[in-house]
Amino acid sequence: MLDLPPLQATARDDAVLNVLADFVIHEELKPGDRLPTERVLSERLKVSRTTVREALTRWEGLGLVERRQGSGTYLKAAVSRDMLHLPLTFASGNDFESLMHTLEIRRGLEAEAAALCALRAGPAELEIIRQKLEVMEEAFHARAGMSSDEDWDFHQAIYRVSGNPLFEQIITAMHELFHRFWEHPLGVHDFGHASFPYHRTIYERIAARDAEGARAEALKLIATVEADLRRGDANLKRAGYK
Amino acid sequence: MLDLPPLQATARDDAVLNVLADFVIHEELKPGDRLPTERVLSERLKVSRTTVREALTRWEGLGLVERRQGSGTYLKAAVSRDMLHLPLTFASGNDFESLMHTLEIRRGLEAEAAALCALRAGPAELEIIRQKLEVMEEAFHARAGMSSDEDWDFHQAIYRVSGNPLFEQIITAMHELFHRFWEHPLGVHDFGHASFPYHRTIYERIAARDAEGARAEALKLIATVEADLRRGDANLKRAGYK
DNA sequence: TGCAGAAATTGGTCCGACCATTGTACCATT
DNA sequence: AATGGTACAATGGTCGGACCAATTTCTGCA
Repeated sequence: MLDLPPLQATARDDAVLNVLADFVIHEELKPGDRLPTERVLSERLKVSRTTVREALTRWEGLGLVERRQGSGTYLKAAVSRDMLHLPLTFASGNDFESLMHTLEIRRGLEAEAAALCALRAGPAELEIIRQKLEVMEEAFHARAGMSSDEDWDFHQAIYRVSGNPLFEQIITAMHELFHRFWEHPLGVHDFGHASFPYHRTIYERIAARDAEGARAEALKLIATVEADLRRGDANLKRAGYK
Repeated sequence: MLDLPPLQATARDDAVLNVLADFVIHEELKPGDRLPTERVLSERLKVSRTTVREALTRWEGLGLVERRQGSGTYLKAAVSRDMLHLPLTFASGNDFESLMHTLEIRRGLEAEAAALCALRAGPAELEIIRQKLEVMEEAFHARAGMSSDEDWDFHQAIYRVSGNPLFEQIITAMHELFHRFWEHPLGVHDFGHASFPYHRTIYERIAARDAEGARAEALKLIATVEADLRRGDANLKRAGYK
């Protein structure tokens, strides 16, 4: 029994996107560049502007492109010929429970990224991480508290060095999605204070090529964040905000 | 400094989707149900059919809806008022390296899900997992090899019992995306044979409420899968297919 | 030279029409 | 009665042209 393809009769949208992807690659367009106007695309591809717009709407929904009225359509992410799309949509992210759920996902990914990092980091990569760590520690002592930006830089360095781009993509996407919460989640301003020492222990385990040790330290770090959040949530509830 | 919303002057698309979401919720439409035709929506909402179509194209891109020409538009997933969209798109998933990358993501998530499962599984949930395990083991002995379906059922049960719906959503989405590979990846037909015993050990750790033990066993399981894949890839390369 | 207003450009919306596919009711053949 | 074909209506897909709204660019005056 051969698995015959669905054979969609009309698939102009996809055709348009394929041609457009080829164009972007051929022209070596990078994020931020402007791509041809809808009217030009319509004329060149011999399809109606409606069809072009439907196709661009798809790309816009995937975050590949940004449309600015009166200005043009701009590339927002790198485009390649073999792109896989994984649209995730989940319900109600405005409550404490959802925040915990995303944190659990992050814990799994963070631990794995740290472990892989310990296996794959070369001297140069290790140096980058160490630098980010020191910048973060300096900021911590200067302000007597965790700094989100420097903290985030440190973690991103780990994702990058892990050798698997998916970690950075997924966690960054989640981070942006919950930006409002991660800023001052639940009103806890010294948020992440308890997590401070584990940044250095993670680095040390990575430097020692100890994958399981790095994984364990990463788990401890997220555990402290989780504890902080639970404390903040409890405070809110006690204050009668819920 | 208040973070004022972008406030796009023209955002009829979103407005349409909000109203449509309310409609779906109010009418209690479930996946598989058919929703009003584009022409009806256009008339009821007092917007052009073009706008309705752009809105539905967005939902289609998110996998919330499926459009069948000549038939209608059908709901494909649950819709709620507070939906968060996390569209991920990554390049080139047709090679061995990408398969490894997704497997690393899965390892992190699988381990975390198993650990949470050990903490949260009640007697009823534990019984469900045990049942899936036995079905899988039976299928294994009957066919003298791993069965993808029963194996998948077992893992899905763990995701569900973890109490965090994100695990099932993310891993299922990845599973569907890489369907062709997970079936007979790289032509290895006794794929996953080595992973068999770890299913039971994972269950035992969960039953014993041993979160870290469950995490460790899950890591071992994925490690065997990874080893199998590496072996298959090496075979392919030796055979000159690459 | 500098700047305000006009004009062109571009994405957003609307309308009406027609095409392609699907589902259904009806009819003829067996 | 069952089967298969056919016409018709419903529905999503595409088209062309028009106008609106935001932005950019050009122009001419001070």
